[in-house]
Amino acid sequence: MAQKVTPKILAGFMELLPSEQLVFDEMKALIEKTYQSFGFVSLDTPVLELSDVLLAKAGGETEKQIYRFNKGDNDLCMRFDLTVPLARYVAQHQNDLTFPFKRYQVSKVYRGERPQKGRFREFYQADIDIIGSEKLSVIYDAEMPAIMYHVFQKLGLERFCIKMNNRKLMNGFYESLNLTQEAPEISRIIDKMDKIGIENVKACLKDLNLSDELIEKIVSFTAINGKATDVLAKVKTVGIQNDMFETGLNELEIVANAMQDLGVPETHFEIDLKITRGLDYYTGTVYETFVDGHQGWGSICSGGRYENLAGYYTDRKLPGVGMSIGLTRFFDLLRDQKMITPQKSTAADVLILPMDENATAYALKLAHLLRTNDINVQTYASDGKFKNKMVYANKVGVPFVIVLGEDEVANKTVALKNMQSGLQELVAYDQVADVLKSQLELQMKDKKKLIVQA
RNA sequence: GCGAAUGUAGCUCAGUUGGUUAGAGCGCUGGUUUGUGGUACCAGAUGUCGUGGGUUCGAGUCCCAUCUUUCGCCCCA
Repeated sequence: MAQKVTPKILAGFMELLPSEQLVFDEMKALIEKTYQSFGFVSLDTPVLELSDVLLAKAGGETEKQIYRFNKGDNDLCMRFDLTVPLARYVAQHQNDLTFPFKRYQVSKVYRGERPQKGRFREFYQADIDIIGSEKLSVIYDAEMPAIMYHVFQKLGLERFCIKMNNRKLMNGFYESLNLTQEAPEISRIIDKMDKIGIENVKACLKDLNLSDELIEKIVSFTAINGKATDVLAKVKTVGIQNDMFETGLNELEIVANAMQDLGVPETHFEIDLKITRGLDYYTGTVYETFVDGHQGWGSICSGGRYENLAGYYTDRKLPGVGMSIGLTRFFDLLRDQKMITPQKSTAADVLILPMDENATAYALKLAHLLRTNDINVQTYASDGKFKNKMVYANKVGVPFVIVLGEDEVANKTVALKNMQSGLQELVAYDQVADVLKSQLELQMKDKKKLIVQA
């Protein structure tokens, strides 16, 4: 016997079973639908880009993680995020696009890093961005988190919080302390507060040769967080005289107010002066989203405002604001916590079980009829004991089964069985579609949300 | 890139100080009489104990190497 090859996939790649895939697809569809409800259109850029293009700006950590290779004379890269391809796209097609340009993209990206829990080498990002020409209203900075709020609402996630901050505010703050140079390093340390604790943060700051007085100022200022109105009031009393600081503060206030107008309750967003985001291209508002009780997950949805998206490709100034859900990680964590429950492994609403060969033609015609009525139908074509067909129906979790035997064929009826209740009724052939539709609608009504949070 | 663990049936794991035919639960297959599943009962299949080498009369159990996967750090979704 020939040696068999072990069937397996690479580490850091996620592959789902049918029941899970159905949930994932539903989640993805719901996200896209919500994005569309704000007028965004989808974009589908290539997985591969020329290295020159993709790495125009790269450097540091990201570059190390990029899948890069040669094919013929081409030096190629697999995209590691969706923002750089967006920049390329907007720069390339700037004359054909209408600004503000609103696009979303739910696609896979690739990073060759060490796989760990929640860290994949291939994963979905669900990005949404608005790009303006020369200028872009700060109102859009409020629209972004509002969209995300509605996304999570629709998914059924109830307890979460979108935390935001403003880089201008922070840079202004550091500028007022004459710490412009050290600001990025300080931010990185402050960001670790929850993880390593206040004493370690102070120790790290001390290593930067900061005076105790400065450290105290920084730590107490960045400790400000909570309800937007409270934070804004507090920040105003700190009394910092700096133009950039004022601008940032003003932006934060506009965004916080607009978010409420957009239907985001104050319970679901906060201002947190510790948030800065690692990526250096953010220049204004920044966001991170946390699920209550699961801070360890990190941010499941982040983003921010960038003043110049495509500076490496064009002289035209293209400011934008965007957010992104790490869909693969989010899904993986939800599944891990049993916050999503795969139910069925078929897309069919109804499974038709012909008793024997004599019912096959009748079954196929019925299936066709139902499909023309927008019902997903599967017919079971194999022979075998009838019981096994029922077992199959049960395993795939199909909500309805239609049994077709000698009697049904003769009388032009069907036996329609609700698999959940176990009840079965005899329905005339002509009425099956209507009856089934109304029953499916009933089931839709008391369908639970995708995500159930304990 | 640095550090630490793991590896026994499809899955989750047990396997006593090395001792003969390697186990459990779940899952899977079949059955409990012929047009009805989910519960119950009965029966059954499945492993070169990650791979290679070594110690030993004898290794799933000890040693070495290697691969795999996982977990920290870094960075991030």
